[in-house]
Amino acid sequence: MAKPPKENSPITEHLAYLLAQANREINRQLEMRLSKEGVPVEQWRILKVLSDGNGHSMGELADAVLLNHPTLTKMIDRMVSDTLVYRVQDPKDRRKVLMYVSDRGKALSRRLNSLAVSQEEHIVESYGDKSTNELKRLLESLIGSAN
Amino acid sequence: MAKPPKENSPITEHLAYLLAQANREINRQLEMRLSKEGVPVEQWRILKVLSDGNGHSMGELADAVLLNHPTLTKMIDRMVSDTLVYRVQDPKDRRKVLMYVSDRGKALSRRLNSLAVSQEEHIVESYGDKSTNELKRLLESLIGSAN
DNA sequence: CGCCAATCCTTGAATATTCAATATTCTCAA
DNA sequence: TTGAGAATATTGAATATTCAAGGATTGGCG
Repeated sequence: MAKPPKENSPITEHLAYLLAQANREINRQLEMRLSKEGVPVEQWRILKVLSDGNGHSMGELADAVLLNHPTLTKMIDRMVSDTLVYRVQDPKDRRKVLMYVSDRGKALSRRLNSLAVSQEEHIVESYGDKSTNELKRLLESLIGSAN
Repeated sequence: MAKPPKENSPITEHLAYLLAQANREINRQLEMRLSKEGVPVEQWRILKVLSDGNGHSMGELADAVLLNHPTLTKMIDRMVSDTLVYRVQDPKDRRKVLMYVSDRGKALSRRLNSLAVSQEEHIVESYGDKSTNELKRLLESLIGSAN
């Protein structure tokens, strides 16, 4: 039974460590799948978020895809070079830049998404449907309570 | 009820995303606490693992603290400069380098550990004892099934 | 024994991220 | 209306990480 860790308990009993370890492992697996398309996990996230077709500001997007602002700016620079996305200045508020996905980006997004879905199906197979759903529920709740 | 995500479901329903988000948030909180001592989370992990007093090879350590080998080597370089840890060539197998924690490192490790424990207590307070334990159990099991 | 592949760690170059500072635009109150 | 301060995004320098290659040692097989 897991208890709140004491000073001398092993690091593997810390929630922060378990989260890091699980994230690292699952992320590595996803990365392997996405490498078929030659893009990092973050670009999948970006394309997926933008695929609703609405313009998203850089700030919104940075929050949504879990990247710091300058990191996102530079990654978007690369994606613009690859003609996956494009910038439009927001006419309502010209401090903002709205990001949109191009047709090429949409097509890539579909392929990436199918790889990501297949990964999750693979996890569900070995880990179980019930556990997966329960874990997701708990993570959502943790995230909610952490803000 | 969480289902295996479909092609068009939002990214927030992907396990990989929820893990990344939760990890980012908890890690950020921990980082804030540890900043009192001016060390990154990874150094807490390193010191904690080494605090059993046994020598750990770089390979072992890299796995345990979730860092790639070259990254660990360079971080250990810094910690050696700070006289927190030291290297000893393994006499049984001279390809290996065994890492040990210094007295200064031990003292720092105790202070860091107390900060980390207090963070987890804080999480338990707002998130609940039951949820925390259940989440840990599920994460352990996910990690186990992912290997 | 002697050699060759495997293991272990480190290095240097290429790449990516972060921090602090900057430019632009907007908000709002005096 | 205008000017100070807040919000937004980007840039450049400093820092950190990663990738590919290398050096040292070991293990084991012919």
